[in-house]
Amino acid sequence: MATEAGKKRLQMADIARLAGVSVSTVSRALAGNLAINAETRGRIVELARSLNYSINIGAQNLRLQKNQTIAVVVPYDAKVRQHISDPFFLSLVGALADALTDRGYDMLLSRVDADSLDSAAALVEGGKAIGLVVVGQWRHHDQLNALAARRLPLVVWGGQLARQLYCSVGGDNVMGGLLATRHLLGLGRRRVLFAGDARLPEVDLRREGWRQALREAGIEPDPALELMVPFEAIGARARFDERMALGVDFDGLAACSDLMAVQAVQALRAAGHTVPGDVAVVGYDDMPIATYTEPPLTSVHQPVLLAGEELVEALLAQLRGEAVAPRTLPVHLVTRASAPAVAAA
Amino acid sequence: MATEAGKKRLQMADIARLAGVSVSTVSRALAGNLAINAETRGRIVELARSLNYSINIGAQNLRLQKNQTIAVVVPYDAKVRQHISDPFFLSLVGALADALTDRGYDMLLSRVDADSLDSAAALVEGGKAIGLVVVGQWRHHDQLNALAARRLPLVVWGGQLARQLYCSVGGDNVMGGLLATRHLLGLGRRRVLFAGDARLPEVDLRREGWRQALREAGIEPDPALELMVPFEAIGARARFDERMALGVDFDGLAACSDLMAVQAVQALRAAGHTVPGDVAVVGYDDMPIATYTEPPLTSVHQPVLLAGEELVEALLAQLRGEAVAPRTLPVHLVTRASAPAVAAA
DNA sequence: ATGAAAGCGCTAACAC
DNA sequence: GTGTTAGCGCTTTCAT
Repeated sequence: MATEAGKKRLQMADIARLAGVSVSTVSRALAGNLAINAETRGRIVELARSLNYSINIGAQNLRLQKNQTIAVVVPYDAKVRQHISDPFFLSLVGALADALTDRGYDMLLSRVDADSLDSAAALVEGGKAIGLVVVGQWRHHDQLNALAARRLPLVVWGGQLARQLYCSVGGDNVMGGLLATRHLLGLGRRRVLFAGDARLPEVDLRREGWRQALREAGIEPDPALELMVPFEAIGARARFDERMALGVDFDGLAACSDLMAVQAVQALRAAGHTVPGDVAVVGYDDMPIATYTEPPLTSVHQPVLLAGEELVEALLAQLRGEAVAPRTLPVHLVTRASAPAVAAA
Repeated sequence: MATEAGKKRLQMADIARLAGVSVSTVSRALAGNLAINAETRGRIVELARSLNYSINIGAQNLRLQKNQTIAVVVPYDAKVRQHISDPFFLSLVGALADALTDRGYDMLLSRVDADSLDSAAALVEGGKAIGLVVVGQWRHHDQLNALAARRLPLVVWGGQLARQLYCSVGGDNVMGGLLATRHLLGLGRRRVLFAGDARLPEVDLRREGWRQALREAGIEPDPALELMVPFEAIGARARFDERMALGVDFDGLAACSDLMAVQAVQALRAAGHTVPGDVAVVGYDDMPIATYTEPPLTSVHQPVLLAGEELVEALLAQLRGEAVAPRTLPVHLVTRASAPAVAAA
């Protein structure tokens, strides 16, 4: 258990001395440089291995002007630690770890205060990382634009907006809202509540989908059916309870996350309503949890693994100097009991 | 969206030239060295800020022999990507990110192939990180000992074992198994199935708790009631289905994760049994999901946030040269409908 | 109060 | 083939 500092770390000079050669020879041997005599090379490599020597990456990077570290930034609202609890973002971080590791990059994970998002820039400008993946655009469109204006290699998970200087990768939010609402309308529901915080671009786009679906069905969207619900569970439940207290004048509900949908179900039941009988509910993200709830949730599936890959690819392309357009990933609806495939008889 | 390389990054020499002073003055000014004339200092700092200059951390670290990066390693089984999906480990990673950020450390997140765990050592030996947090000990006790033998600053999330050279921090697994089983016995259940892969140390310890509880109640543990169930969902469900097919000769079930418990519930119902009527079920971890399932799960709560803090503190203590003993964190039982507080009448 | 110079651990011309 | 030398961008004696 003890781990005192002990003798200082081995370096190339030590290996060189022990092998009776110069540092440059060691450097070359370790790099597999063919100019070095195979015998010498083998001896050096073997020596280094047996001594458990490993090259100092910091020094190597400095010399080579190279760096294989990507910073993944989770904006963090000082009040609500939402990023840390929402399963979707946690999975996305996992997917990013996979995608980066697969490609031989290191991932620096950091939480940054959303209000000083540009402190993330220091990670790149200070040379810790060569590029930035921001997990969620939240309400920071302008700050993200500012980052992009500083010409940082940057990708953001989120929706595509007007006047956007940065590269975004996100699910097809309009389509998601559309699919959810269309499905509810197909079930014969006519008054569909949209739940989510529309100040967030992704939510705003989903609401746009909700509106489109309603208009397709000849229904004019009713602002009274837009409910501002936060992503975080406690707040969401409270918001739903308030709304239910005003009367349940809707028969369908489209939520912006699965957690939110679950809170809605519980609030509805607490108010004496049935799901999907009185109100059919659709969630968002289609996390594993959607399978386990009662009733299981119909939900808009977002491709998390693909998202990780696409974010990384977009960033790497920028690093290669390519221009990268924002990208929207397909979503689809997964039907379960909370809003079944066919209306109950 | 384009982000071509453009002009190379600003460095101290540039600031020095622009300010008409030497690099050393800039270095001192930026470090807030009081030896520098307040006026000059202010001017330099201001210039640097306005030019968006930030110091090259790599070079600084090299010179200062300093490093503030901790590597968090998620062992990864090439076949089953369990780490990436299990909510408990994802939350733990989140908690670690918080704890490290709070203390001013950077977190390098990497997935490493479980079979070559010691490749993680390269992260420290190569100077990328100064210490290692391994998320889960899995079946790698010996490899972890080998890492510790290399005198790497190292902390592992997991149980405390015999002949353990590394520092571990973990939940009280014996107590967890004990509480779960005792609760089931208190409900009048007599045949309690233990579900989990006992090759994993944590699971093995929980099973020990299961045995203890049974013996307390004067019941001899029946090996036929130990079921080898993997953590990953699909495999778990299959394993439960197989077992149910052999007959449900038990009235209580203690699972090693909430996901596992949910799979058990579904398998039981598919086989025509009720929960908690025929079989009362207890989960493990008490993740948010436990609240949302039907029935909500009684579960052994593990303190995730505290876990993150303790892991980090243990590692930092090692880095300060202190000897650090393994640590076991308290767990407690949270009672919900899957194994209610009182037996149904 | 400021500058010159050496060096952190490594690599890559350029010599021989 | 291998050694010598000059940096990568920074900090810090040691002078002045």
